[in-house]
Amino acid sequence: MATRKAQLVFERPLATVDVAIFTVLQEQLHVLLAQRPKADDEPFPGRWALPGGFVDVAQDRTLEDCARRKLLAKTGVAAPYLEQLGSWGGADRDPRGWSCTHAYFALLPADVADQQAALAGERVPARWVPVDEALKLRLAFDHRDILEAAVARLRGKVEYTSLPAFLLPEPLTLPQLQRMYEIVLGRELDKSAFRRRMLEAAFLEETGPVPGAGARAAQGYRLRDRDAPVLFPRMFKSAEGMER
Amino acid sequence: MATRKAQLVFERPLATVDVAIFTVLQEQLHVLLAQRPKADDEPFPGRWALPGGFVDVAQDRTLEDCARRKLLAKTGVAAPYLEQLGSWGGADRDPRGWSCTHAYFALLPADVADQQAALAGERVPARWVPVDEALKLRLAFDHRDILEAAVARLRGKVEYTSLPAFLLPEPLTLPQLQRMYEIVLGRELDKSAFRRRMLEAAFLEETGPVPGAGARAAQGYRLRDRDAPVLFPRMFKSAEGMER
DNA sequence: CTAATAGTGTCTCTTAGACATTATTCG
DNA sequence: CGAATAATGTCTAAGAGACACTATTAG
Repeated sequence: MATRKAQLVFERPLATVDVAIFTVLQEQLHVLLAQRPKADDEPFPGRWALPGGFVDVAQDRTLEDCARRKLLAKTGVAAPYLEQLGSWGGADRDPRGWSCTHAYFALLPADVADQQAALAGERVPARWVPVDEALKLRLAFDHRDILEAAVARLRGKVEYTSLPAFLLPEPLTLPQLQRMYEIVLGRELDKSAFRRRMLEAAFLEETGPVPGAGARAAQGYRLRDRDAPVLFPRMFKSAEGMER
Repeated sequence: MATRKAQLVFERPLATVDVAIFTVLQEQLHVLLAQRPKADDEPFPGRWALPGGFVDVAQDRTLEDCARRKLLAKTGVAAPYLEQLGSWGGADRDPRGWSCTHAYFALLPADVADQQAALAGERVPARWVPVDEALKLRLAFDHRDILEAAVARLRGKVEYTSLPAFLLPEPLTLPQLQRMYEIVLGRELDKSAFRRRMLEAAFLEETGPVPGAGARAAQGYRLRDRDAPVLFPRMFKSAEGMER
């Protein structure tokens, strides 16, 4: 198995990156989908898919660079929360041949998600779709599997991390943050226990009062670390058997 | 960005799979390393590396198939615990060009790890190395990063899953299992709390008594599910800020 | 003042850790 | 029997959920 030989002998699979980009709009978790081109020589023409595309060896230094490039192109957002989800590779997932995709997932605050509207109609049609709907669509490639994995990972991690904070613009308030948790988890949480947990985790810094929706203004907070979530020592309630 | 064009325009990166294979020998966590061939046209000749190699498009149906194939070749074990770790891709990690590796991690009981001795000397030299030592070596490629990530993932998950059960042959006993936890975590655990936790998680089935090392025989157990670990609702002790 | 939302206090119940105690087997 | 290991019981303290209560502001 000499390597020079290997380089010649082994056919190289196609390499792509796909990103599941989430945000919360109208009290619902949404994912960004892009429509595949309709040309006949394209795989899955006209179908909806996760935004993504080929790794550009000439342009991307690393896989993560590639993911950030695609994210910027689709959403106009430069530095959202981005984490690797996994890779899917096989002979059957792309009609053009053996391919590997490197899947990422990203979280965006709703306000910058709106900026995406400005980019809409530029090149490829893209739209925000509620995840329940998206999972019912016949997505291109194996993107349904990937989206399922992304949603499972998100829901799982929300049980014991501060991830939902990345779904909000700063300054954020605790009532807003609790709402994000509830939307992603699909169940209500106790206010007192929630606040205790967030404040004890000490990942928030007070800014000023924020005159939110209600009568009384809420305390505003900023994240101490915009790059990584905090991990809590326990899960909410009893969530045994859930995905992580 | 027509796709047919893309297939022609974009150079395809190299695609490999690497596996961090762990076992516990002599009360220490070990990882299997393989020595790179010494030919001059090879990258990192003679260096130690995680076992792995090129994806074989002709032979492997999926990435996981590829990982299992490499595992079987190196260890003779067909169905150990195997999970995807992540992918590392970039222009600089392999001197032969832009490459992506799909990293997996596997857990083996010590008894089957011994079978590996039988395979030793066959083709490529391979040996079990304590992880602390392995992390001090100058490994090939970016395998040090990958190994660090694998160890962090293992240590992190051991805090709240039944993963260490995959490091033991069946039937296993609770004292043995506790030892596995302690070795991976590097700290001692309380016996009573440990047993309560394991038994309440209900992932074990009683077999018969096992006349272990000590005076009194211990109850033997078998895993209800050999494919996936169980998740506990909390971490051991306070392990805030640890990797997951 | 009242309605609405933000934020706090207190009680209870679960449960993990600590550690003492009992059980079983070998020599 | 006693040494060694396996297994259980009990106490305590921390912490989460439940829920009632107080605080602040708009109209």
